[in-house]
Amino acid sequence: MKSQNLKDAGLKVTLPRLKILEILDKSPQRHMSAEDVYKALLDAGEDIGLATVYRVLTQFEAAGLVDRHKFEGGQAVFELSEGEHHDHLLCVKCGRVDEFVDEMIEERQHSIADRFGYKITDHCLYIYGVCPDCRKGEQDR
Amino acid sequence: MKSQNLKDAGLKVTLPRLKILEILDKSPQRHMSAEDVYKALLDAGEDIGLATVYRVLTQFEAAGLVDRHKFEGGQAVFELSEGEHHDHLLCVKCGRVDEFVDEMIEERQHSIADRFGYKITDHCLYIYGVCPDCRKGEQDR
DNA sequence: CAGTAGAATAATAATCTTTCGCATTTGGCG
DNA sequence: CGCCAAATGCGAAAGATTATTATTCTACTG
Ligand SMILES: [Mn+2]
Ligand SMILES: [Mn+2]
Ligand SMILES: [Zn+2]
Ligand SMILES: [Zn+2]
Repeated sequence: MKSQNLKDAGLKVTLPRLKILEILDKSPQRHMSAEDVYKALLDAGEDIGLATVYRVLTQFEAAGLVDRHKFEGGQAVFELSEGEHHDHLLCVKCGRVDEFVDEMIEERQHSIADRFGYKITDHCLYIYGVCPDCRKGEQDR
Repeated sequence: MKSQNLKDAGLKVTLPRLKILEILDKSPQRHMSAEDVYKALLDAGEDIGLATVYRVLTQFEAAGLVDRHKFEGGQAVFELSEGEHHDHLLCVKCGRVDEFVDEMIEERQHSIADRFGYKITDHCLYIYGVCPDCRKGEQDR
């Protein structure tokens, strides 16, 4: 269970860490900001400070338990790491997030890096648009 | 010349706007943060406030004169718009930036958006890595 | 199961980037 | 030249995240 995940990651098992992991796992939204997690904790009656949420999420990221993304709009968002890399489609109207993997794009990125002589460490592709639901409620142009 | 660019964009021709446009055009670095622009103005002996730099850059962006990017590291960076969209390769060691366009990737993005039913408004692809110069000075593994 | 050293937390202050508010100045036009 | 809306300068404010430090908790030990 969760305490084992923490131990495996070399992290002490503390209440805040367990609760934050649980929020990330059980929340209907897969991508959450630190603030989102903090509010969810408050709703759950837990008394954990926002600074702790940030600290723990950063530790989780370093331990490979979560991934951090910087979508548009000030706040970073976090999601439980699934091991597999993926990219994101984001609705600019409602904030919906969809995930995808495209092997062709991944390959092309490597060939571009090769061409320029870079050794890739990371990459991110964000596609912004209007999701199908939000397109319904507007006069298409 | 530059004052015409401003007029064409529907912006009043003011000293700060002219100077900022000039910095963006003449600076050796194509991608500059607001702070970079501000410092360059100070070096050039101009007395223009940082708030004005931010305001002007935001107006330029709205007018289509510059593009704003959010690379890693807190600050947004700006570059003179060339009309053509392009993506970026970024060195995590020295901050070098390279630009590229890949039609295949652009196409795939559209087909992904279609598959999910999104209408694309924008997108960005950042490839982070170690540039050829920075790779020389380290034991490759 | 109590005792303890070291790690983690809470609360708050600090930092960093960007935006706001408002008094003052300036550019475009008659 | 002189007016007025628009633009600027400056300082304050906002929003997100990190740092500081005293206190509490976890993982051992005997
Ligand atoms: Mn995701
Ligand atoms: Mn560029
Ligand atoms: Zn939507
Ligand atoms: Zn480099």
